[in-house]
Order: sequence, then structure tokens, then C-alpha cells
Amino acid sequence: MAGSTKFQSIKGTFDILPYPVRAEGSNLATSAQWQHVEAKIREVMRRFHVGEIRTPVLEPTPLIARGLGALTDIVSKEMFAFERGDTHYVLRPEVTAPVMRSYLQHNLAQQGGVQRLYYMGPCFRAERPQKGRYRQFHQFGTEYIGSSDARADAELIALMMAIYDAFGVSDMTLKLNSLGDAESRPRYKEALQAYFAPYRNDLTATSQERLGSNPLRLLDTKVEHERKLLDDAPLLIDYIDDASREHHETVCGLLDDLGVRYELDPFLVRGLDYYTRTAFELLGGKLGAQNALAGGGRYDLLAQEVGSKQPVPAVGFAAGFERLFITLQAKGYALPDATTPDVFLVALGDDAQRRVFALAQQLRAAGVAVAFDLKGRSMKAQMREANRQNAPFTAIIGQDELAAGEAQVKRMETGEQEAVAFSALAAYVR
RNA sequence: GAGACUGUAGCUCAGUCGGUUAGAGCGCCAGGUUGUGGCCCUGGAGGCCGUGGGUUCAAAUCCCAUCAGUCUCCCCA
Repeated sequence: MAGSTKFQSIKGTFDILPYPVRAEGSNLATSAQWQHVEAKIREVMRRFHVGEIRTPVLEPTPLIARGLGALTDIVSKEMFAFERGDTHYVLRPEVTAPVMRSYLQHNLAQQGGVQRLYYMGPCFRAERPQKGRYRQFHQFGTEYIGSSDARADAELIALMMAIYDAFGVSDMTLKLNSLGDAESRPRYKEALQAYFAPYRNDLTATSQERLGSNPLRLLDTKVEHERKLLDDAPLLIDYIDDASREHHETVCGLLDDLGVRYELDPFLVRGLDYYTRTAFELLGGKLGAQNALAGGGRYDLLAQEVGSKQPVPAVGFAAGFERLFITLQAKGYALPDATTPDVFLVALGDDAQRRVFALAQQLRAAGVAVAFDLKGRSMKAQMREANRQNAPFTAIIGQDELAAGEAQVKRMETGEQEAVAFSALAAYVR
């Protein structure tokens, strides 16, 4: 059959290319820019002595379903899941549950202390794509597993903020709340239901539905008259247990000590079931409807949901790479478009091509980034190519240079040119 | 899952009361400079006008469907 079909990347996914190509398909950033951003994040992780964990993209579906909660949007309608034989697979929609799985599988508790782990990589959710939201998107995040101490919460938040600081991003809002323990929320749900009951008929259809199933969702309604009702609604913070309240106050105090600015938001709830106590969100502008740069919280209940006999206290955050890029671009943060070679070798004639080919290998062995033409093009074309690649130097080699054993090295910015022995090239261009 | 808008060269877009071989700028390639990039000039390649169907003597242009993109609801990173 003739190969007549032109394929394109799956809806909501995109390619990351080595240099900027303006195209449909949300080509947010080049691979050089991804590497730059990743390196900066890794550097902050290093300073906090957080170790990298890499888990499979494929996980058992029940891990995700039980970990996040069957009623969450992610599990109920956004998973890319399939089965082979009698195994159910899912492309991970987030990484916290997989990290917890790994922690339990390898008994990392036996390593002693608190596990500080970070990850970066793709996640998958079958949502309708829009600005800052893709079906394959990329997250980085950190999990502190094994401590219920408020300092774990505070340090984790400080780490998250340090990453954005490293990029000079400051016009963001950190929102903080406490969700209380396992008993607090049912208690609060009842209070909320009782409060809204008299206004039932004023609520939108979806809100009425949520009043029954998940009343916490009412807290982030965007309907104007519903927001008004919230002014007098009971506050979650008033319904949480004493230990959680104390924990919350300690976290706030520690953040104050560090000079981390935050806003207490009594209406902040998070979409995943596993959160307890601390919950936070980092909001930035310029992101359209998807204004959450990062989010996280404490999840002391997750471990037991996914099979641990012991409770394992933990706290973590997850952040979106794509949204970070949108933010950086909006701020005009200078990211390197593409990598450039140290030198571009220009060959004139067959003999020179032969020599240049070998010379490139020698220079590369010496650590020099070398580019040259592979199509036998004219000198003009080779020079143009060198210019396009932003090579700081071109080394021109023709018959005369072969005879003399030296290249004509041109400094592209100034146009200056001088003869440099082949053996001295590596040192010259670096 | 629901809604709105969009879809013509690699990119940004013109072209539609339906009418002969579909255009521009940028980019790409080549030449002007038989061994020198960026500026300039000249030329060239590259489109079955997202795809499929329908209406018509005739469709890039009108209709339907579908796919994709953008944005919103929803939800989250």
C-alpha cells in the first residue's frame, strides 16, 4: 500500500525539537530550553539534597484508582488505560501514587530517616486540550515521605518556592489551607450541606449535584451568587481537629520564619482524595483558565490506600513544566533557543572533505562541539549554515590549508581570520 | 463530556456575491562573488486550498460530516 497518509502527533501531545519551529501543536519550547529549565530545577533539588526517582510511565490501574479515589475526575474519566491479558495498565496521570508505590515496594522506610524524592517526566490525562493543558504533559515534583513533622511541610513549600525564585518568577500567589484529618472532612461536609440546604433551589444544577456527592467542590464555584453565599458559609478551618490546627499553625510559623509569603485560603480544597492537613496551590498569571502552576499538600492516608499496613506520613507537590514555560515566556525570561557548536568546519573540495571528516572526530574526542556539512555543498552554503547555527568560529580548509597543515579560522562575530595549525585548533576555539 | 471560533506553501497570512494556469512576505535552495556567513539584487523549488461527501455546467469560495488547533465550561499541573 502506498504511504499516502501523513501522520501527526496524537491530539493534545507535541514534539520537542532542537530549534524553534513555529507550528501548530503547541511547540512551547525547544529541547535546549527544556534542558536549561530541567538543569535549574535539578540544581535546586541538589541544594535541598533531594534524590531523583524515576518510575515507569506505566502503572497498574488499581494503584491509581485507589490512590487518587474512584470518584475523582482523573480516575473516573481521564485515564488512558488498557489491558493485556489479565493485567490492567494505565499511563500515569500523576506521579505521587507511583512514588508511594515504589517507596512501599522497596521498603524505603528501612533506609531510615525521611525520603526526600523528586521526579520529572510525562503524565497523561484524557482532557480536552487548551492553553497550559495537554494530554501528555510534563510534571516535576517532590515527595517527602516518612515524616509527619510540620517542618517537612514547610521545607517542601520552601523548596517549591526556591525553584520559581531560581527563575526570578515572583508575581505568584501561594495559597495555603488545612484540610484536617480523616474525621474533619466528613464533619465539615455535613456542616456545609446543612448550610446550603435552605438555598438549594438557588444553586445551579451541578452545584446541587455536588451538594450531595462532594460538597467541598462548592467552595471553588465561579458562579457569582453562589460566591456570595460562601461569604457566610462555615469554614473548613473551624471544623478541623486540634492536632491538625496546631500542625497548620506550626507550618505557618515556619514559613513566616523563612520569609515565605502565603495567603490563607479557607476555600482551598484539592481535587485528589488523598490529601490531609496541609494543602497549597501556587497560582500565577498569564495562564488563562489554567492558572495553577503547582499544587500539593500532605497525604498521610495514601500509603494505606495503596496497600501499606502501616500509616506512612508524607507531603509533596507537583508542578507543570508547560505552565512554567508559559510563565517564563510571559515574563520575557531569556532561554537559549538552541545549542551552538564551538566550531563549524568548512571543506573545499574532495581532499578537504576527507580531512575535515577525520579532523572533526579528533576535535570531538578533545571535547570540542563540531559541526560541518554532510551534503557536499558550496562554500557559501557552508558559511550560511555556520551562521545559521550561530557557530562562533568557522575553520576553512581547502587545498592551500591542507598543504600548510593549518586552517583559516574565522571569528564570525568580527570577521577576523587567521591561520591556525590543525593541532592547535581544539585549544583555539574553546 | 458541552459550547464558541479557526483550518490556503515550512511559517504569518491575502484571495470567497462560486468562473480560465491559487498569490505575497518571511524561510529554504541556487546564482550575482571560479575560496568566505550576516545586508542587497536575481532566479528557483515548494500547495489536489485539513480530510471525506454533497449542491452546481463550474467549489479554496456554498452545505453536511469528520479530523485538528485555539479558547471557554468542567477539572487539574
